[in-house]
Amino acid sequence: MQLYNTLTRKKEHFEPAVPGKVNMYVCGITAYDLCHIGHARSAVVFDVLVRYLRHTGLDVTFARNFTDVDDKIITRANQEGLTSQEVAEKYIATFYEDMDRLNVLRADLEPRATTHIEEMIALCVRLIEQGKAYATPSGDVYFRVRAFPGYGKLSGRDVDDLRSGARVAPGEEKEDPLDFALWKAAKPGEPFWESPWGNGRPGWHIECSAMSEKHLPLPLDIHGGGQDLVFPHHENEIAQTEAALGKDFVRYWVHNGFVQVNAEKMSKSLGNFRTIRDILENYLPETLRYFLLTKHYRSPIDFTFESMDEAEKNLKRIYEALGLLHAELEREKWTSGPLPKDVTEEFEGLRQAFTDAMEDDMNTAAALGHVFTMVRLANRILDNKGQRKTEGARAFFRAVLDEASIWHAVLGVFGREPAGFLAELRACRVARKSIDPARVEELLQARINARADKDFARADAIRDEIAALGIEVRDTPSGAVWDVL
RNA sequence: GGCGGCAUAGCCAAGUGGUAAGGCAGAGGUCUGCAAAACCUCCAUUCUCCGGUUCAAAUCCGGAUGCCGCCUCCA
Repeated sequence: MQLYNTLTRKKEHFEPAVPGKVNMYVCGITAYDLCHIGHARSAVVFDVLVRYLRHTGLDVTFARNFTDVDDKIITRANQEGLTSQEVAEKYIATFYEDMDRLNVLRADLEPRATTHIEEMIALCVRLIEQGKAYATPSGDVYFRVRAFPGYGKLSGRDVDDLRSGARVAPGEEKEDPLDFALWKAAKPGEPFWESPWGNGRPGWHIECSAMSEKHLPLPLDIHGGGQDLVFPHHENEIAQTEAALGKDFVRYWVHNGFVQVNAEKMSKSLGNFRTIRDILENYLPETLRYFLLTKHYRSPIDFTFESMDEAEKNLKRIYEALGLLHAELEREKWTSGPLPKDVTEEFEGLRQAFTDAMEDDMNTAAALGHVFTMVRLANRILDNKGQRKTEGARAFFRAVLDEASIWHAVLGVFGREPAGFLAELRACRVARKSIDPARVEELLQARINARADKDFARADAIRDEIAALGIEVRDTPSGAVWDVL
């Protein structure tokens, strides 16, 4: 497949270093708060990448870390009267809950910073011995940016430009403003570990270097994360790792774009911060997951409730069609005869188009477009009284459902049992719009009675009454059904 | 100030040289007691603007305008 590599700034043909095997590391969360929809996007994007690579037959080893020691965690711990480890545990647990709901697979390896202190210290020692890092009298260890000639290659920055803007905070003992912390001396009340430089704790960037080196063969095939991690986090990871090991750290750098809210960056100061749980109060998890896949992973995506409503309608359309296909396949008698050749050819073309879209830098938006075209094709055959009962149609319906199982395997959506999903969706909308289902059922029964009496004027009046509640009624061969508009 | 990205129909959104996917909304039709769903048809001669390269550009180059991100913790 083609993958955009941040390092080279272009799409490249992705080929794992060892044929058939992929090792991949994605920066996970710092466990100090509930996950927001930006975390959801990153998780879903890389989940789809893992799923797709596996779908193509590759043996993927996927690592996603947890940062469980950090300034923000410590701050939070002090606020909540917990230890930093308790804070981390608490939010790692909420991360799992949210990700499970979003159908994000667990990583194969989920290393935590605090269980790799030794490895991080060893990496610092190695860098100091090589003259690439230095300890200060107060017990901090800094990476000597000037000692790494490639610094800035990932983010396209020039060290001299950076220098002009960098500042040394009061109290820091850096040789150079650009130098960054590998190890921080413990301040009173902070969690700490013993080290050659006294009690302290690791800097942020060092954990990813130490943990990926410990658990995966380097260079990594893929290292991913949000676009904001390009600088300084990933730039620093490259510097530490390549300076220490003298070999390339990562072959393909992959970064997902941001989630914006009303076309602005999501931030606590703007007050437009949305957690996954906030959204899932009102929408099904699959709606959020689907929404996140409607735009190419590298572009910013703008979160709005209008877009979520649209995503919900789209999802409903697909599941309605899948439900009809399942129902149709219950038919016992089929007539002989194939489907017209142009139908089978179009179907094959769409299957291929879906794959092509995924192959092209994981273009889920384009892939979903082909899903809709295929669903329309299936609905067309279902609507054709002459064709729907043929053996050709039967094979075609089965093939479409097989294809749907690929959508599920790769995209992680459209995999639910349709009737169950649609019932849940309706319940979700009923709750969101504060509708009283008993009242609807009552009116619906009255209308059924009126229709049985052929009193259509009364039936229509009742339907208007139901419509006033925001409910639409649908008369189907198997009876009247209702749904929230 | 430095680096980077984006501007496609009413809305969302694919499309990186060959003559504009898909969805929502809208119009007409089939079906229906009437509707709804589904299906069929229509809905951007045109891709922010101005130049240029080319037989050919939404796609490449230059410029302008607007928006966004990173440069500090951040997915």
